[in-house]
Amino acid sequence: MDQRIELRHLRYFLAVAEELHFGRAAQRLNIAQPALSQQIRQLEKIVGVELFRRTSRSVRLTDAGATFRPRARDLLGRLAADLDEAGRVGRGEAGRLDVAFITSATTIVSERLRAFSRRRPDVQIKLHDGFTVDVLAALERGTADVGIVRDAEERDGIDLSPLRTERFVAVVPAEHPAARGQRVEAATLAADPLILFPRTAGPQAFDVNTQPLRDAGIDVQVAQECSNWHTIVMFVASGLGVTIAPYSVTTLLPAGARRLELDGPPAVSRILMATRRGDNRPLVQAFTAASEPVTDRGHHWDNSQGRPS
Amino acid sequence: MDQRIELRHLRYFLAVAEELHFGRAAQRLNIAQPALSQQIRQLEKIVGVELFRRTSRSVRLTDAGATFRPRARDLLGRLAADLDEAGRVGRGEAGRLDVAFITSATTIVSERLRAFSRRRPDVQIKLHDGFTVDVLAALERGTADVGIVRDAEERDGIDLSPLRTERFVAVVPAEHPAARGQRVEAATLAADPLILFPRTAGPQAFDVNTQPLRDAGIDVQVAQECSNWHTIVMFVASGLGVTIAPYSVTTLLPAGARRLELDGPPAVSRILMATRRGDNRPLVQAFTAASEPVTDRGHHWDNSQGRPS
DNA sequence: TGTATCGATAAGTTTGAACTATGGATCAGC
DNA sequence: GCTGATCCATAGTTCAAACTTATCGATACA
Repeated sequence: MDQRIELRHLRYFLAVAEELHFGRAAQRLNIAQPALSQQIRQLEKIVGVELFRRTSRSVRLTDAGATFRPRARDLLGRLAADLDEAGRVGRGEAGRLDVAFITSATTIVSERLRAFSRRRPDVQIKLHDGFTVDVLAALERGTADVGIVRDAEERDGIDLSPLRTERFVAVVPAEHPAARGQRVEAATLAADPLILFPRTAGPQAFDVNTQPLRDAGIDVQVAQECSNWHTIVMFVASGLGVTIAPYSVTTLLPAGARRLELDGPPAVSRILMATRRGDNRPLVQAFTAASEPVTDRGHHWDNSQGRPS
Repeated sequence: MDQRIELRHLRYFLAVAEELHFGRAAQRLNIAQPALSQQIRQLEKIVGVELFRRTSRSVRLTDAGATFRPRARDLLGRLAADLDEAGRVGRGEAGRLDVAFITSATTIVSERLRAFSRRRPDVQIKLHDGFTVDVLAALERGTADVGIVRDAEERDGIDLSPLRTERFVAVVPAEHPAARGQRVEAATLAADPLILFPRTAGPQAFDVNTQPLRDAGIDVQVAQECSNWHTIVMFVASGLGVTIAPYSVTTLLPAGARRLELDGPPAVSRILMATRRGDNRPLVQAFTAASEPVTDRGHHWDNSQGRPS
C-alpha cells in the first residue's frame, strides 16, 4: 500500500549514501543488512525513482539520490535545531517576552532588563509602554506577558507583587516661595493649582498620589490634567502650578522646576509586577523571580543623583 | 529508553495543534484517541518539554509548542517538495545536464537546446564549448553528460550517434581568381596556402576535412595552423590562404572571404552526439532521444542565409 | 446532582521493522 | 575456468511498539 515516509528512511538513506555500502551502513546503524535494504527499497518506492544504482559489487548514487542527499541532510539538521529550540523555549531559555510598563518606571524596567537579558541572551524582549490601565489591559488581552504598574488595585485574573516603593516629593516652580528651602509641608501647597494625571487614568494610583495632600486636610482639586509625568513636570517648570510625584519621575527635572521633600506622614508609591493569574510559563516565572522587592530606593539617590544643573 | 523522533510525531503534533482537540485530531488521522495521546506524550518526552497544556476540558499550545508548530509545518512541506524534486530528477524532468560541444556546432546545439528546454523547463543546462578532443575528455572524466563532436573516431567507453551531416565547401579570399565563380574544383586550390586546424586537435576530423583535397590528388600541407574556425576564416579573408570547411562554419563570412561549392566526389562532415557508454540516465536519454539524424542541412541554407553584406 | 465531554490509563492485538538463513551475481586468485 | 570471497536481494520468522477497545477521573453544564 501507500507507505508513509518516516525519518528512519532519511537516516538510513544518508548512511548508505555516505558509506556506499549496505553492509557497512547497516553496521553503523546497528541493524542487519537486509533490514536496511528493505527500508531503502521502501523509500525508493515512496519517491518513485531509484536513489541508488547497485550491482552486486558496487553502490552508486543516482542523479535523484545525489539531489536528495543534501536535502535530507539539511532536513535532519533543521529538525534537530527546531527540537532544540522548542526545548529551550519550554525551559524558558529562549523565546519572546512581551513586557508592558508604565513610562514612569522606565528606570526600573531597564535595570531589570539588563540583568535579565544577560542571563537569557536568547530571549527576545518586546517592550510596550503606557499608563497603568493600558498595561493591565495588555496583560488581560494577552498582548503582554508581564506588566509593571504603579499603585494598581487588585483585580481578578491578575497577580500583583510589590517590586519596590518610592516616597512622594513635591515639585514646584523655581519662583515658588517654598522653592528657597529643601522641604515643604503639604498644607503650604493648598493654594497652588495642582497639576496631575486624570483620576480615570488610574484611580488607585491617583488616590495614593494625592494622599499627602489629603493628609494635610486639603480638598484635592486638579487644576490642570496631563496624561504623563513628563508633561506635568514641564508645566510645573512653566509656573502653571505644583505637583506631587513619585521620587523617580523627578530625577531629571527641567530648569525652572524644583524638587522638595514632603513633611508629614510618609506616603509611598508602590511599583508592582503584574502577571496573569496561573501563568506559570517558565519565561514569565524567570522574569518575575528576578524581582525582589526593594524598599524606597529613592533614598539612595538623594545625594548621588540630584536634579540637572 | 531514548526514543527517536519520527515524522509521525510531527504529523500527529500538527493535527492536534490545529484541532486543539485530541478526539477530533485522532479522527482526522484515522487512529484512535489513546494512540494519539501516547504519541504526543512520546514526542514531549523527546523534546523534553510540554507542547500542549491540557485540562480535561481544553487543549492549548504551550510557548514551546507554539514555537515548534510552524517549524514542523515547514519541515513537512520541505520534505514533500524535496521528495517531489528527487522524483522529477529521477524521471529526467528536472536536474542539471552538462553539455559539451564543439564551437563549430553552436548553431545545432542552440537549436536543440531551445527545443529541449521548452519541453523540460526545470532542467538546468550547463554549456561547455571546446574542441572535439576536449569534449570527449570532458565526457570521459564526467565533467560533461553529453557531447557534440565532429568526425570523431569510435573509442572505448563512448557511444557516438550521428546527428547530421554537412558538405564541405571551399573558402577563398575575395581576390582569389576562383572567387569570381560559384564553384571550384579542389585541384584548383593546389597552389594556395592551406589554413586549417592542427591535425593533433582531431586526427579523424582533420582527415575527413582534407579528403576533398586528397581526392583531387593534392598532397595536403597545412601552411598556417589555427585552432578554431573563426580565426581560420578571418585569415582567409586577410588573403593569407584558403581553407576547406564544413558548410555551417561559413554561414557568416567576414567581408573579404568567399564561399565556393566544391566540385568532385561529395565529402561530408558528420556531427555526432557522444555519451558515456551505459549512461542511461533519463536526462541523458531524453536529450539524445530528441536527436534524429538530419542529412546535409547545409543545402537548406544555401539561399536563405547568404554571407553578410 | 446527574449527564456529557474529554484526555489519561490499562490491557490486549496487530502491524511491520528487524532478525537469521540463504540465494545469486560479480570479482580475484590459483 | 574453477573456487572462494564479497555483497546485495530474498524468504521466513520474531518481537517491539503502535494501535485497538474498554474504562477511569476530572470538568463543565443543565
